[in-house]
Amino acid sequence: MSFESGNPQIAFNRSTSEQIFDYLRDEIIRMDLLPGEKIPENLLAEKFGVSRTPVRAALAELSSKGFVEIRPQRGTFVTKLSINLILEARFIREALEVAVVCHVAENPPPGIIDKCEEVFSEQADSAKAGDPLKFQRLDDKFHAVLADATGFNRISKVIEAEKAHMDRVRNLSLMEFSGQYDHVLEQHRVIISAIQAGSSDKAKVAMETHMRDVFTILNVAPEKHPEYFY
Amino acid sequence: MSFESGNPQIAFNRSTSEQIFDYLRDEIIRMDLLPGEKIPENLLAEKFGVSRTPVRAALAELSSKGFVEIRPQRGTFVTKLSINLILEARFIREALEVAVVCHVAENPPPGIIDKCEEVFSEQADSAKAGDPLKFQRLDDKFHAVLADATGFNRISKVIEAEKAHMDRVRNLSLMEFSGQYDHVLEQHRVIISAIQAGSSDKAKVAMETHMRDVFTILNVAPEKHPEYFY
DNA sequence: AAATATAAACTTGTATACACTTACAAAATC
DNA sequence: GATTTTGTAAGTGTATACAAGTTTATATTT
Repeated sequence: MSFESGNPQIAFNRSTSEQIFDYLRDEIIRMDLLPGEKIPENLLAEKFGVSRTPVRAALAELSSKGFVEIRPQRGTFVTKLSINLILEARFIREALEVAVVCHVAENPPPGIIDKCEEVFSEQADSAKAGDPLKFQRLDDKFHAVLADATGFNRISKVIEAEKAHMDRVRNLSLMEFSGQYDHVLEQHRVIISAIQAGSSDKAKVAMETHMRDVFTILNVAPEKHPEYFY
Repeated sequence: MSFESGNPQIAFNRSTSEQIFDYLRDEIIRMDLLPGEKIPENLLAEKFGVSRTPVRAALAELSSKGFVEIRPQRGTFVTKLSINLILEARFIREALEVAVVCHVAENPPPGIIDKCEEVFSEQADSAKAGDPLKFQRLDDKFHAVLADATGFNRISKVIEAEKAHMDRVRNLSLMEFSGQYDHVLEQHRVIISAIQAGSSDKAKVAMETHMRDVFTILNVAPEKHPEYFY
């Protein structure tokens, strides 16, 4: 653990364990908690000023989602990355995103183009401002807007869960990534056009292309940071 | 709750909470615990002869996977079904299963056909024996064999999680279903042939057809058992 | 000096007690 | 009679204490 001093400001409108879950998940994705790092329950409890009980609930949930590994009587650790894990996340995400975008292109709900354009321009602004975190949050939102356009509730969360694992690698080399703002925006533009044209074929190709860009990062990350990989 | 007397025989090779999770998940999928039913933590704890702590951990996990709904200070309930929920599970599952079967058809690992045939014949036996539960377990296995053939670890579990929600509806009318043994087997046969031929196109069509059969059940279940649906 | 036995610390798993919220019913008030 | 208030029970959220296993350091023996 390498926590700075100071309390992370937990508000109590939601349950304690949920807030701890969100906080830790965010720290893990942002690589603030590093792969392999040990995070004992009592340390976390002390840090948040609560008992071990809500911490345990949060950790159990994180474990279920693959962010930490709980080894009984041994310790709790941030999961290490692995090429296979990332490739699988990419595979699952591509399958879902392609299905989503095809479905939306064929059954577009009213106002979907406007919603996409709105997020798109916000994302373009954050690119100009050079704010990688905001850019990433808006990227999540763009894909969430598409997923929600199917009329289903859970699928956007399933996609985001897979995306989270890919983002961990991405955030390992945020510098290299920030040069790709325009690249991402251009691909989003093509996706919007395909939906507007009602062409599921074009949408499929555009999304597949978009999904495969993670390979660029995967080629350098493991050898640049071998200590974070299995 | 409508638990019969008698202890459900919990063995202690795995953690208590995991066993309780498995037990409850199975009961919910098998419709032994009915949608909307209230399942208080203290009752479950008493039933299993343990404290509330491991029961809570199990329920939290079940909640995360959509099997129960925890309403703070109110109670814990088995989630009701909804047409939209089932349609979404079907949508997600189809996207993943199609991606899997295409990938396997194009990159078949050695021995995959033999494994499929093995499960297939077992499943045919269970159909002849008229054992619907075994048939269903082997159906899970058939799809797990395909998913594992991609070389990825998690995807079979993601698929099974979605399938579980569909199975809840299926098990609502097991009688009607048992007439469809041959239908399912025939579709599995076509899928195997497509993989053997190395044709991802044929595999895709076969899997899509296979996935869409749940519609048959969805047309009758909600009006036959409205109390289990939102 | 190296290997082994022993003890202490560390960490998660479980049990129990209490706090807090909600629901419901009965009584009091208008 | 309708509405508000109040008291009780039901149920989940959290804190604390203890149990059991694992690791690490230390002492002991070879």
